[in-house]
Amino acid sequence: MKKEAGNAVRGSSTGRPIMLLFDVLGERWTLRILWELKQETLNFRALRARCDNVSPTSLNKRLKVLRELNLVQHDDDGYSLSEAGQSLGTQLIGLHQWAETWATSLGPTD
Amino acid sequence: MKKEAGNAVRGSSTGRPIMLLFDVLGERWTLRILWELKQETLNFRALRARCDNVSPTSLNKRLKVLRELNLVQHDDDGYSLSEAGQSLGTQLIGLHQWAETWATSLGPTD
DNA sequence: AATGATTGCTACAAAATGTGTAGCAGCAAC
DNA sequence: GTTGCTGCTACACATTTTGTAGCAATCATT
Repeated sequence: MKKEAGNAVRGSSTGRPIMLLFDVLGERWTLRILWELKQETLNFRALRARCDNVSPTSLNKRLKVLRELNLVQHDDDGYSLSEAGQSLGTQLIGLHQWAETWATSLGPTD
Repeated sequence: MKKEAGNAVRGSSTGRPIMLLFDVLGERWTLRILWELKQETLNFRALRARCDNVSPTSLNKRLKVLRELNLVQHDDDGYSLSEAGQSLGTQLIGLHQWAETWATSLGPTD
């Protein structure tokens, strides 16, 4: 079944948007892909390289979902975040800041 | 290898906190578990029920990681978010709000 | 002390998902 | 027509996730 708002998702039959989001973000590489595309537009191979050479199979699967959800778009310049994708990307900044503070509080390991 | 700040993670050898976070959140059920525990303290079985009866195997694996990272703690009342876990939970509110707006903009499917 | 109920959790086999390498088809430039 | 780049697929292998069953520990009741 295609992932879209209102549909049941893995682990939730209510169709609540947050569950759809958790479903998508909970798949490997999705967060990373959004993160890298937030920095800049990249073509398939460049994006792969940025994502530690994720297998093209996985990358393509993720991109397909993200495009269906209109979070990512593909044009001549390569893959980039849509308007919605960018606003989600903004949320990731919060996660990034949180992670930095968190790491400090855990104490540096080096 | 144990997940902790400074260690290399799946798909990133830099040890950047955000990559560790993406690694953890990108595992199935992690976001959902944090979300449910953000609402209230729950024991193992109750948490399982909240997470659409995720398999105990998976739940336990996730809880183990989250406890190692000091995001979740376990006491007589059950599982709950640590202080750090709560501040991460706050970030999830942003995701929730984003998701609600997003769903509206996609247009209701019913 | 025996019973029963509830707890956190493990075992294990099957199913689903992810990986890594190779390479193909389309297109543009030369 | 050959070279070089693109997005992407094939496929076999590895890892992860799932679902069911049930066990050992703890506790309250008898």
